[in-house]
Parts: sequence; C-alpha cells; structure tokens
Amino acid sequence: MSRRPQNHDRAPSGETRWLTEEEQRTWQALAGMVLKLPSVLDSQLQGESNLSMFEYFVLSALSTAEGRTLRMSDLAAIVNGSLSRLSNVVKRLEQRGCIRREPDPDNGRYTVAVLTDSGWSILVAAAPGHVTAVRRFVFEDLTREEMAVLRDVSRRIVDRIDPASRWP
Amino acid sequence: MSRRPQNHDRAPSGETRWLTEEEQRTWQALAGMVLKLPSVLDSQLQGESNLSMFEYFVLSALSTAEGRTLRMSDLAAIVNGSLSRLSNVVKRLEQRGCIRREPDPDNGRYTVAVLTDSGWSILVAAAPGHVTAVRRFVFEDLTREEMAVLRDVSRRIVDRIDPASRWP
DNA sequence: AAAGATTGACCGCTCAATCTTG
DNA sequence: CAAGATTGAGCGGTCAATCTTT
Repeated sequence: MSRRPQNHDRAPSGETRWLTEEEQRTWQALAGMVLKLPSVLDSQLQGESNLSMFEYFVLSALSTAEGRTLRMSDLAAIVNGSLSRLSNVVKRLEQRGCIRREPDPDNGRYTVAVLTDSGWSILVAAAPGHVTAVRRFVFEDLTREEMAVLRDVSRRIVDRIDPASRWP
Repeated sequence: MSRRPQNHDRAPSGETRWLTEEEQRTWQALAGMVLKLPSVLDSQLQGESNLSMFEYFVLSALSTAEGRTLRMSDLAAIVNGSLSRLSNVVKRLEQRGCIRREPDPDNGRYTVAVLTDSGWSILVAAAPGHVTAVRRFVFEDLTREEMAVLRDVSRRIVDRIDPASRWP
C-alpha cells in the first residue's frame, strides 16, 4: 500500500499502527526467508533421502530421546507441529518401518512412538546431506553475534506465538 | 564467492561438518519460527479476511505497483513464490473478482495481473489486522540493532537460495 | 528453440469430528 | 467429562507436462 497515515503513538486497538520503512524492509526480507528456507531444505531432503523436513525432525527428535521413545504429544511440541499433523506423519513413517507405535504402559491414553533400527539407519543416511544444506544456507557466513541475535529473536517470536513451549 | 574453509558445497562425499552446540540451538529456534510464524499469520488472515498470507502478499504487491499492474513473472519474484503456484493462486483470486489477467500489450508472451477495485477494497479491509499481527509477533520488542541483523541475515540467506533454487 | 505461463494429478496439511482412556 | 490421539474430507502446493508467443 503506498500512502498511509503515520501515527506512531497509538495502540492497535484504536487506529492501526502501520509499519515504518525500516520495518517494511525487514518484513520483506524475513518473509522471503520464512517462505524459501523450508522449501529448499525440503527439496534437498526429498531428493536425497525421500524425507520431508518435518519427517526428518521427527526421526531426529526420537533419535536423541531416552530409549529412542517419546510420547506423541511431547514429540509434537518438540518438532513444532500439531498433534494431528504428527499423527498423520507418524502413520506414514510407521508404514515405511521407521517408527512403531504402542500404548504407553504407564498410562494407556498416551501413545509412544519408538524409532526402529531401520528408522535409525535412514536418519543416519540422511543427516550429512541435511546438515550440509543447513550449514550452507543458514550458517555459511554468520558471525557469532549475528547467530546470537537470530537465536534470541527467533525464540522470542516463537514464545509470543506459543507461550507453552520453551527450550534450554 | 567466499573462501571455502571446509567442504561447503559438497555432497556427503567428504567428512560432514556437524553443527556446533551453538548452531544447533540457533537452528532449533530458527526452525520453530520458520514453521510457526507463517501458520499463525495465515490463521489470522484466514479468520478475519478469508485470505492466505500468500494471497495477501499478491494483492499487496499489486497495490503498490504502477497502475496496480505487474507481469506474472515479476509478481512471482516479489512474493517469493514459483510461477506455477502464483498462477494457481491468481486464478482463484480472479474468480473471486480481486484480480484480472490480460496479455501484456507490449509483448504477448507475458501476462499481466491487475488489481481490481474490489481487490483493493478487500486488501484495505484486511491490512489493519494483518499489520497488527505482524507487529505483535515480529516487531513487538525488537531493537533497531536486532532489526538490522534480522534483515541482513534474512537477505543473505534468501540470496544464497535464490540463484539456483534447485540442487546440484 | 526458448521464455513465459498454465494445467492437472498427486501428495500432504488443516480442521473438525470422533474414538479411547482415565 | 477431559486429555490424548486418530481419522478423513477438503483444500492448496509441487512438479512435470503442455501450450503460446517470440
């Protein structure tokens, strides 16, 4: 939108506070990254390992968990996805033999997902290509200061969106 | 190009350079943002204006263009989407009366998309809610320094992805 | 032949409805 | 009833094949 009344001192409940020039340029750049980064990483994983990034995250999260096992709801939080999305994805990964599901012995209304040996192998085979792509597109030329800002800002944004989850 | 300290643009043939602790934590945070931000903004727009974020970007880009008109391929680049995705989306927006398409009079193999008055109205109605959401989730508490880093880093990542957009 | 654009089939995400266990 | 999980329909993105114009 070209011309806008500029009022910098009102809350959003009243008159809308539009973005400044600087904020617009930042949002343009951020939106580009947010749209393109998942797509290029997905494409790399799909091509080399027949996995989506989300599937990779699921396998990866399980691989570092105690007993390579996690409850579905905990797993969903870790991989930043909804429970129903996870359920659909895990069903496919189970059909491919990467994961098996069983009711939690401690409490029958939980389901735990367990990474199989076959799933582990697939993850191990996929990891180098994925990590190389992440390094190439994200970390290539970041300074430690930039990394710190990126991490901190990302965390704050995520926290504002979903106040439930938090990380070390 | 930059120097090559290690094995940057190599497939998993050599030794993989894994992520450091710091990089892992940064990537975890960034991945969360990249997955959740589009989804929450989409949800806001969908609920209030029956638009996806991508559709909003399309209308917004046209609204600031000369004559509210852009070639499809230029528009695709501006909104960070593929031409075929754009084509599908514009088709729907055209059916809803927000946009019309016509062949470029200067060169018949281009198609130009034009924002209609109705499309303009829909955009104007959607803008306050969207901008408020962007401000709330992204710019809420960013310092100017953080904003500068975020913008710069995002641009560099997009630039690294853009040229090829495909994989070797 | 090449560039711009479109199409449609396939696949996966979203959302609401539903099932199950405590 | 509430929490965890699942399901399926609908919708939208991706990708390859195709069409059109130069």
